[in-house]
Amino acid sequence: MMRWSQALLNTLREAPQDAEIISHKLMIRAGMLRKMGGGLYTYMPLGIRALRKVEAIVREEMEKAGAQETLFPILQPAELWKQSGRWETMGPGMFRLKDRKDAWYVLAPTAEEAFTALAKNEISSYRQLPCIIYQMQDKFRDEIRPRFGLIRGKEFLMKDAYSFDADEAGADISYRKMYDAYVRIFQRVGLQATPVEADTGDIGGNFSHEFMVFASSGEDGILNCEACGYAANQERAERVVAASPYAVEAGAFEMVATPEQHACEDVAKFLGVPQNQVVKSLVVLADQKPVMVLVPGDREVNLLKLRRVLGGAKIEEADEATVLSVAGPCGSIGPVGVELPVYADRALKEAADVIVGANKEGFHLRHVSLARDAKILAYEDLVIVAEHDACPKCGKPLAIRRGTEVGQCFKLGTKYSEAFGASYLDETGAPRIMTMGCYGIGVSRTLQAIVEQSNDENGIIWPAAVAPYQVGLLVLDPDNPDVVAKADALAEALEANGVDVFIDDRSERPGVKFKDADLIGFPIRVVAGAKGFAKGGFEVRRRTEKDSAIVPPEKMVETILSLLA
RNA sequence: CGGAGCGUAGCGCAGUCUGGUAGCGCGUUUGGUUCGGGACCAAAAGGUCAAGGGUUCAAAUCCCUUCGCUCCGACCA
Repeated sequence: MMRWSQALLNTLREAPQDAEIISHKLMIRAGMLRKMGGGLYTYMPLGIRALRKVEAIVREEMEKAGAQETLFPILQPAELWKQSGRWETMGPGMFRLKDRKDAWYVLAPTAEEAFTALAKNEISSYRQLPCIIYQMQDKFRDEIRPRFGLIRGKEFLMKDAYSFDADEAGADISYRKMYDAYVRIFQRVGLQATPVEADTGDIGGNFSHEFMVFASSGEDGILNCEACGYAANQERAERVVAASPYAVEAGAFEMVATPEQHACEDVAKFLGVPQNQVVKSLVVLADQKPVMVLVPGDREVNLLKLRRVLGGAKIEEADEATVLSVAGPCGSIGPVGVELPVYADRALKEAADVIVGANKEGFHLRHVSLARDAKILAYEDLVIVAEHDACPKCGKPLAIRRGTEVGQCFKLGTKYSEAFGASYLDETGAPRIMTMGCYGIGVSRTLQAIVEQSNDENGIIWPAAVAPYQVGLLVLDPDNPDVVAKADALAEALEANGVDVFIDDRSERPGVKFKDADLIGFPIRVVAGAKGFAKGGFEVRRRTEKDSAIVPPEKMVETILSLLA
């Protein structure tokens, strides 16, 4: 129970100018968050209560899934990160600092290294597997652009779990357990989160789901098929290629002058053909070696897909010298007559009568048949999937939606366990490397995502499970001893039944209290006022409803409990 | 990292072009009238005008530097 007259709580009529999205504005206006600096926020008493409730649900589901809680240092020795190689590969996104002896440390942005190093020391027998451990801890990332309050901060609360299994089959079971726990967690906190297939990114590994919350303010693109439910991150999404728009044969190719025309769009316009008639050729470095990629001129290359096709090779943009060595000094490269491996998008299979760069400044080749005139190593899915492309599962058109990632599951394989020598002895006494998985939930981000998804023009609408207080009790006549006595008695009774009550006992006019209660978003509003008591009791209203019901005092506990159930 | 914009009271802003005693609304304090969807009247507190340097008789205002914040971009022959 808390009384507003004693609470550190200031609501704002206007949102600070730097708040862009609705959830950020509301969290500030409702007095839950205050900004300390870019990407750094202070939780006010109301805000931390809501965060703790989300945390509690995450913990409960982790424990139910058999995961055990631990807590690692945030400040970690650089050696740990050098061992996995991420001291180098993490780049400037990781905070690094030195102690007085000039030894380097990092502020952990994630914790695969720390958990794997621990598992190496603590787990030595197959009898100890499987093992899932987790922690609830602040993480630090030097974001390029912190944004949207808790959505993308430099410091944020994350639940990170790591599974250790004897083999791939065991890892699959652990993955499934965590995946199922995530579904329950997001359900319980009142968030609609959709699991989508995702790329595994820098963290490594080979299989992954992201839990996305659809929101117009989302920073990620998700391709979604309404017909069959397929959903995938834009980086990962695949498509099926419908009937080829290309001719199947062509006469001999010829060189055509295209002065000053470099971009596919310009070349197509210049020659008066559709943009997809021009083939986009791109040279990149895969593990330092040049490779050419071909896609239709109206599409963009998905380098992550290329990476997968090339077995996980490190893909980099080609430097100028490499491009020169392929095509000489020119602005129109193409696959005809080059000596390097060429990969083409599936849409280009059998494509003929297309236009490609001539490897000669100011010229392109037309009437090219890729099969006849170029040496294509393989046709693979290599483009970034766009809206209206065909769903890989059912062929219906895909829609693109914005989303925010609140959780992710990865199968890590043995990437970290090998680096750290995390092995165990199997039944026969033979040493074997553990198979890992890792599972993260952005807890603070989840909190704000809930607000982003659940609000109206008057303020936040907290799901009861995570509301800072479940009941806002407005005492409209704080000078009337009878009203105050009834309100106090109700608050006591509710608290005794496990309901969190926030009493607005300020000497404010009723309108102010109504506005503030809506803004803060108590799931249930109870009004204690002389007017209501004259009609027979308290006035009870759900945040989502318009009208209140009069409920006599002796029925109140029962009524509230049933509303919360 | 590149581009743009902003920094004046706790919050939202005006004043800057054209240099001359620091302003408004909300919030806060006090008194009064009010009292069921952000009341009204009166009085008051609250500012190194982001910081440093320069020009000037005089700088929030002009010039230089630094810092902070926000937005946009990160893209291909």
